[in-house]
Amino acid sequence: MNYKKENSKTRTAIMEAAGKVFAEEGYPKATVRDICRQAGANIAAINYHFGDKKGLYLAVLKHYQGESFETYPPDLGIKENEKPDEKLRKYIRSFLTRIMDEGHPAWFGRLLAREFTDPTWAFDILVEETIRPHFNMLTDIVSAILGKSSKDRIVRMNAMSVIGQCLYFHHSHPVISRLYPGENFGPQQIEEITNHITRFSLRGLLKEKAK
Amino acid sequence: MNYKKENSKTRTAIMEAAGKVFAEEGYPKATVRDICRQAGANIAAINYHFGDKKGLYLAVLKHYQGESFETYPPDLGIKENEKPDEKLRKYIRSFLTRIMDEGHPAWFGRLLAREFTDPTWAFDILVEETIRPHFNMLTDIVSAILGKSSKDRIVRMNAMSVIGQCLYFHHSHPVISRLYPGENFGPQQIEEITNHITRFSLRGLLKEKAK
Amino acid sequence: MNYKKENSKTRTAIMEAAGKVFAEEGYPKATVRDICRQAGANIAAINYHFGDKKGLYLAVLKHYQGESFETYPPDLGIKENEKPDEKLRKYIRSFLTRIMDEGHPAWFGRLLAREFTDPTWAFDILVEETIRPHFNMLTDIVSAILGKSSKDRIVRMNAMSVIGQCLYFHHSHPVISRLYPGENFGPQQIEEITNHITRFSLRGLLKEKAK
Amino acid sequence: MNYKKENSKTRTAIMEAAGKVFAEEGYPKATVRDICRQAGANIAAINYHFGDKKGLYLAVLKHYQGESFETYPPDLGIKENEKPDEKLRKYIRSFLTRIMDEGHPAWFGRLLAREFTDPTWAFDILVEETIRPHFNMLTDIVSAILGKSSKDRIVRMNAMSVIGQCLYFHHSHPVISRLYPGENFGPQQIEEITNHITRFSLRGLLKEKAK
DNA sequence: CATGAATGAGCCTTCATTCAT
DNA sequence: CATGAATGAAGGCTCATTCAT
Repeated sequence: MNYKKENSKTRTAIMEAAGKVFAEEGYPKATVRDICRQAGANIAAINYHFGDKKGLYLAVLKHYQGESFETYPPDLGIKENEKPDEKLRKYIRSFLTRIMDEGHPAWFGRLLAREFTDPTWAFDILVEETIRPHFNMLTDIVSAILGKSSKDRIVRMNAMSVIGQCLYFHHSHPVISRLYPGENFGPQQIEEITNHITRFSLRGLLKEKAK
Repeated sequence: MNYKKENSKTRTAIMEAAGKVFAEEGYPKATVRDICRQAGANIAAINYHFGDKKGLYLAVLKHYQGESFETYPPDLGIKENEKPDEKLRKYIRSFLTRIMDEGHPAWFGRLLAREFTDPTWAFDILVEETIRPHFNMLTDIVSAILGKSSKDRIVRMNAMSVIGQCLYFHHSHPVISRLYPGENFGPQQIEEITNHITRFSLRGLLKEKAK
Repeated sequence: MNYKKENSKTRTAIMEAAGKVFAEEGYPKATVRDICRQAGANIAAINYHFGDKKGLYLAVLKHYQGESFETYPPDLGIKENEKPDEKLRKYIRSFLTRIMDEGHPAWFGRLLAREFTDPTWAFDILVEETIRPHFNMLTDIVSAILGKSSKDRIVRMNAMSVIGQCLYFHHSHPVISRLYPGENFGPQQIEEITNHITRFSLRGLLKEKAK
Repeated sequence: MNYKKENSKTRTAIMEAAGKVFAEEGYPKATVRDICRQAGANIAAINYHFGDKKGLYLAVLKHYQGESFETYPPDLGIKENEKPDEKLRKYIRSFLTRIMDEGHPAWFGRLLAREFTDPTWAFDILVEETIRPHFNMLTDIVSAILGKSSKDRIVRMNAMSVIGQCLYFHHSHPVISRLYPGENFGPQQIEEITNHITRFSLRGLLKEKAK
């Protein structure tokens, strides 16, 4: 199923619109009509370029997966001989940026977050091609800090504690804006949140090691 | 528009079925047909008893909100003069149980978790009537541990770090089962996870206090 | 999949319209929109009463299969102790009437004829429930005339020669009306055609026997 | 609207593919996309070479009509001074071969057979240019056997009895394979079927004459 | 209280066709 | 001659909702 060249104006417009709509509405609620309207394209274009709604979703995933990876590399600035502590900080910052940044293609984070609570048929692909490599990178860092094998169950749980915090600062957006109308953990606060999570986690991890 | 006839067998059956379906599928994906079929009721009964799908969702929320509160009180076993550390442990266990327990009415936790990433029009109600009191209770505990005012920004962030971990161990279910097919952080491991999160968080919190 | 009671006005109207349209256009070309319009019903009614287009086709088949059987019994007037020759004549008349009669539910014949050249998924059902019993009845008659077992290959071929003629006088309608504009082998000529086919076939059969 | 560029590779490929697809699926169900894909051609090529789907069908008909005539001449081997009986046998064999043979361009027979039960707008053309000459040839033979004018109504009916048998052995393929799974009146049995129909028909015809 | 029946809006998809290059 | 791109119409289906009894 090789759906045509990729140098079409309509095709690009559809993918961009689709990305936003999928992230905002979720795959099931998103409608191809809406996407095409926003892209200024005819409905049938979706069949021509992507086969069907599924194909479009897949194309969006594949494309922005890569782009997201390039824009926010999980090892951004991480040097091989760097201290694990600093590695962790950089990882967290990269992760937070990826999921909280606005603009293009930041909605990829939202889309991914949604797949966690409401997995679609595409979830397996996401796990293999995006989530697994990122998670492995984190477990390696945690493994170095704890001084235990990255296959150790305890390493996984600590890694999850780190990721859980990061994701929550994204997820909690709607609830925070209601609980504390003045407060704002928006994209601008990324640096602050990075510091908090890093400190919070390093203590938990180090102590665990010491135990 | 006051649908108060609460002494109907059909009504009860519908609410029970609706709870399960809404939690499993989410509000948008859930269909009234499915709910009625599972409840053994006629479709029109929803109109009669609840007005429409929205009314049904609201009724389910209002009803099980209270029931969930009773079944999993956030202060379960917490005594006034207990140490903050122990309070935190109990809070975490209660929280985890509420969102990971199976059976009735545990799906309320799942429903709530879903509203975090995919808020519907009912989210405001949930925030005010369920989330806020729970969150306040946690900030009080954290406030005591850190020795800072519960209105302090730093307290909020630490509280979020705690909740974030809890929620993630629930959300990550689908991804964990794919990343590590043998592994299982399911409902049965609640005690183990409680211990992990409590230890991890206490260290972070204590050190923060010491700083 | 028990689709509701059968005492609905709309349901009846749809089935009647569907029968005509399916026979005229064939299953693939027939549209549910067209059927509903002719029946004065809403499109969604088809989902309510029959599930989908397939279910409707099946319902039409099942219903009119029986009705056709009752209106045109293949053994109409055939008595047990009658001569095979006379049995054959009556069978042929019944067969011709069934597929050439106009009005309700004569289009069932057209529908059946269409399935021969363009079988749909429903063909297996038709073969088992309608075609096989009719064909068996004919092979029994032919078997008696030829004095051979009804399982004999030669019996089958002769039976097919009889049926082939009958069906063709129906199929050839469009071609006849073009080749010989004045001519007409329409429903009114059923008796004449019955006589022709019966005589033509009896000779072929008897001689075969004598051989 | 005269599309005469017949010296194109694409054009030839499309016509060949179209023939197969039209015969297999029928005109309405066949899609130009499918045809073009099988021909390895671009969709727009159909517009260029044939105007539209209708024009393509027409072109296919016109072209293979002639080719079919050459490959399976209805008077194959028939000599002028031959006995009518032998003429009939040869005609039947030729007819059967044309509609039951596999390979190229045998599907023209299938296409023709389909037009009988499901005439399209092209049926008039087929009647005039293909069916009429064939049918006239048969009525001449029958006329000779019966010793009556070929304009006689009785001649026509007998001719139809012959053709009806032939067509049915083709049409009945799907039903036979279901009624008698082991049995097979397929293309390989052409000779056997020829003999059967010829004998069966000659008896009917001769007796008719004698009457 | 409850139900069978009916409805209109909207969904995804597919088709033949045409445009611009 | 040929092609990639785009289009409008239509098809089957599903949904929440409402009516009449």
